Amino acid sequence: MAGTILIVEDEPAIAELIDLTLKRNGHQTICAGSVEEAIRLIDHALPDLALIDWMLPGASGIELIKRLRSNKRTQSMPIIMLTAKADEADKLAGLDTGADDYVTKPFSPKELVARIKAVLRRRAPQLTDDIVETNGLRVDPTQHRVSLNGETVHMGPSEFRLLHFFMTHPERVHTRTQLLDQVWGDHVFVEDRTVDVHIRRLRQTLERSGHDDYIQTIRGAGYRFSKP
Amino acid sequence: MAGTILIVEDEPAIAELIDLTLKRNGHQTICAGSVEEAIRLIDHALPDLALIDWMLPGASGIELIKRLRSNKRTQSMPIIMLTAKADEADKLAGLDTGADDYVTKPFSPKELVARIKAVLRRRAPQLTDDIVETNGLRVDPTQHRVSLNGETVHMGPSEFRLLHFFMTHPERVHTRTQLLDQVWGDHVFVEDRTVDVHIRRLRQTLERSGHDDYIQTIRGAGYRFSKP
DNA sequence: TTATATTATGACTATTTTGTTACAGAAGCA
DNA sequence: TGCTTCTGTAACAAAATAGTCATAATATAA
Repeated sequence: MAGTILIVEDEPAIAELIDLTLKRNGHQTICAGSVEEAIRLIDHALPDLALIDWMLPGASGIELIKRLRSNKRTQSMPIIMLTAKADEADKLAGLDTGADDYVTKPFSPKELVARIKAVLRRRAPQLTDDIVETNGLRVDPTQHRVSLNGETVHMGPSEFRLLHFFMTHPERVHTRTQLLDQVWGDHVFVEDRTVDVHIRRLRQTLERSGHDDYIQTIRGAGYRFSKP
Repeated sequence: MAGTILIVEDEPAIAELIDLTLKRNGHQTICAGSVEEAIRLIDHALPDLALIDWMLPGASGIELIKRLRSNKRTQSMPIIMLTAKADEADKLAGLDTGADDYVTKPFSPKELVARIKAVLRRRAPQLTDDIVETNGLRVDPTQHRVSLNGETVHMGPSEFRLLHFFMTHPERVHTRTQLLDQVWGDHVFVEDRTVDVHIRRLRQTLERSGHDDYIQTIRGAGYRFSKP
């Protein structure tokens, strides 16, 4: 399980506990002690998920979530709320505001990790380490390895990410711009047409086993990964 | 859910809030600070929906709506009023004038989005991503795929949009000009007769499953999608 | 039924979109 | 550093699609 996680928590002890837990589970972490710091960090680099404490000095966690949700760049960032209150009303308010899940303090590291995993699986399946397989075409994110009917093939990092994204989001059209955002990442400025070239390279690699026609051109719209 | 939305609001803070909210929901936006600017923008490119503030400097929002409703090109544009007053009388006046719905300030982004969605679903269903199916003929905008009794068929982008429009607006006659406006887009300069050709191509594609006679010629008027 | 208006159809060309290749610079690696 | 691999871009080729026209077919009204 990869992914950079932003921890927004003002109590250092708790922040550190979470930090250690996540690092042990293979995540990168960034820590912020306040909403302002969080915003600054996010502005600098978009994390793959944010863990936000409900009670924060100054603007509350809810405020932060609202703010993130109203900005295009951060609108789809997976968010988990941390709350000391087991109160149903608060929980609902949090989910209503746009959090993907919440964790009630005190929580076990195990629970936290499980919830993060669940949210990532739902919101950003390409960030999980799950092996994806479709009809002999197999992608193993952990080993960074692709195999066609058992035979390992090599491809460049971009092609790998592209294929992985396709396989974790099959059966729907992705415009070139969407692909750039999702696969190349936030903040990158490359030509739309570059996607075509990587599609070409990916197809070329998949040709050997005939999987190349899983990657379909939808004229005027983009590309789709789907059974031929 | 796609669609371009025009925001007519003189207070920059509110305008920006709305702008962000809509963008995060996948809409394109155009902003106008006054009625005059709004008219200019609309003249340039017809939005799919207009959000109009009740209180505007100079001519009021109501004036703008009246004006839009009395112009053939803009008369069917979905309109949502923004009003600070929860006053029933004003609300009724707004609806009476021709707004499709109204939102009272202060409003939550969630509410705004929900109302926009509702209005679009009612007034411009082809802008939603809902799957449409009629008797084995199925159009899935997300997948960008058409199937006849389960079997995927191919068609060009124009035919796809045409079919999608027909299926989201069945049982009524559309003139060639209306089809050009709705399917090809506002401001395009093509012959009316071009529609015939695309109708022909679409019918040809649907022939295989006999769905072609869902597309009916109404002599002297236009075309209609309806059960044979 | 005939004349007329309207639509259907097929063919053709222009335009748009995508595929493919080559290449130069960047980045990683030993 | 020198080598290899990878990337993005540009240029050209190929393919798909769009729009128009000419002509045939069809419906409608007189």
